[in-house]
Amino acid sequence: MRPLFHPALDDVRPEAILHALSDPVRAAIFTQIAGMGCVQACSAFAAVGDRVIPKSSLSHHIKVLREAGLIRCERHGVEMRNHSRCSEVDQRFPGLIAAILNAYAKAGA
Amino acid sequence: MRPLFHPALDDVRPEAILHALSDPVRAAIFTQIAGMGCVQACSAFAAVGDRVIPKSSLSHHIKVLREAGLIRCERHGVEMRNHSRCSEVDQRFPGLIAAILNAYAKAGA
DNA sequence: TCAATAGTTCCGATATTCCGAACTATGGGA
DNA sequence: TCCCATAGTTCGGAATATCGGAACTATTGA
Repeated sequence: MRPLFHPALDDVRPEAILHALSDPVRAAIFTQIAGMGCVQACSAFAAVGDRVIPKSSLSHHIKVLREAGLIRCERHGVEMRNHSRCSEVDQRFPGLIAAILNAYAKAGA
Repeated sequence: MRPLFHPALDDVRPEAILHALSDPVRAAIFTQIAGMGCVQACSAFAAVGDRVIPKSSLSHHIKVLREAGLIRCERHGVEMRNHSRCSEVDQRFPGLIAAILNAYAKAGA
């Protein structure tokens, strides 16, 4: 299986990050990956709130987050493990992710 | 002419802000409205960088920014004046707009 | 009233998103 | 080794959103 594409930190674009997190479902997924601290398999997001997310849509959402540079995905056996790249991205765009996650938390995403 | 819709501060949604600013053209327009401090007519954005923006597209972009709660638009005579709502939005989502504009500035939007 | 300026609306072409169905990759038995 | 179950990806078509030219509306000044 070909390795998944992850942008280098210098290639991460603000518009990609904003686009990725402008979808409440993706924002919720990313909040969980970033906030839990621990690595999450995609199957952990089969539902967001009470909304069921089809596998194909979920796969697409994870891909958008990955290509935006927000998460890193590695296959471990049969499952994919998703790590946040928060600390990297925060170096390049200080405060950006925190402000976005705070905004969603306050608005009650 | 019917008055333009502006969301109340409490109705401003993070996803709308991120979506509005995930387009580099809109981000550039908003940077100019927010950063110049002074009010700008739409015609000030007939071009962004060296890219010409058609009037209809420009009108659409301004509408997206307005409906996201980022700007306030008022007709003054024959032209429309666009004010930023930065300070309001910053009360509701502290640091969000600053972090986004900093990110674009750093990436060289 | 007419012309000029500033924006808006309409609408067709293009691009994106969504999701079910089929497919691929990996690991664990028997 | 072969088969099955699990986890995720890809394909493809329907629904939706975006872009921009042309026509339209609103306002001011002559």
